[in-house]
Amino acid sequence: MSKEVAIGVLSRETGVKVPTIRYYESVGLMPQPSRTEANRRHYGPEAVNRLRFIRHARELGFEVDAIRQLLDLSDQPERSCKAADAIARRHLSEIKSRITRLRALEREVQRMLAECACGRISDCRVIDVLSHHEHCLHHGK
Amino acid sequence: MSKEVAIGVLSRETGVKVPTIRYYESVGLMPQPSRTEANRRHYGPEAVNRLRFIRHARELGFEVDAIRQLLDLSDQPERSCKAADAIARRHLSEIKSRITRLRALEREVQRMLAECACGRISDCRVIDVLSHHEHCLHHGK
DNA sequence: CCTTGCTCCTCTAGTCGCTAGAGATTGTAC
DNA sequence: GTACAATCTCTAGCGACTAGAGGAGCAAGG
Repeated sequence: MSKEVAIGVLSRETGVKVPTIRYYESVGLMPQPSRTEANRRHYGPEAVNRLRFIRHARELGFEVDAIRQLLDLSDQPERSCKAADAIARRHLSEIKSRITRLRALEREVQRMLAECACGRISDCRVIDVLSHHEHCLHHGK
Repeated sequence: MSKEVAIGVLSRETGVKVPTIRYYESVGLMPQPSRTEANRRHYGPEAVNRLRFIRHARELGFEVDAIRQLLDLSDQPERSCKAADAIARRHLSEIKSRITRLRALEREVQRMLAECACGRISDCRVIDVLSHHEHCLHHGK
């Protein structure tokens, strides 16, 4: 009667490949799901959102550890708010930094395309844009 | 009389580790530099910008192959403008997509922080934000 | 001149985040 | 009841580094 689904269905619904889902389970991003009699995983509806979140966060370049932290924030709503705050703040500044640099790159690629339309890219400055210090927020790591 | 520098100096000036510079050389992102009599690499000033560019681009999540393409754009200014245009266009839409999703994440983390300041994160919706389809630009890959 | 110590060299192996494949089992559809 | 698809576990590979071994070069002090 439950609307639990097999791993293949979850995969199709989220765009995350089956082996990747198993991998996420093995590194603790996804919880160990219940199993059928024949030892097959099946998942409740909340797994879909969790998995989509993981996928987007990965595409945006967050590492598994950071994602685990973000997930923990929503898993344990009543937990120490200070820890959550610190984690969130760290991620926020990282996010802002990325947006800034992506926008610089966006502007320059756009400029390149404009000049390209005029038939030349002879003064291409892609390198310049992202190499200059102004754009560097220097977040260590 | 030249102001060529050793790999260690280049490393310090760019924040890219020595082994990583050698790795970039091995995969063709950095050109093979000239060597001293004792077989040590040394680099001209243009290497600094190129390396900084590579570093930023990598931090922003572009893969080595994409970076190579972008670098080729500026390396061969007189080459087929059509190819350049196509490559640039592809990267531009990828860049835009990332900015959009990062902004969605930024908004939500910011909202979380605001609520956190009020002493609760009980309705934390980090997962919701990045799992919903609206934010998904579905760029295949 | 020689030793101390740093940088550099090459090479191999390990890490992270997947991804692909082998080989066995189960479940479903004709 | 047999074919075929989906699942299982396990191992191995890949991309992009990163760390370490083992050796050579060079500059500075005694």
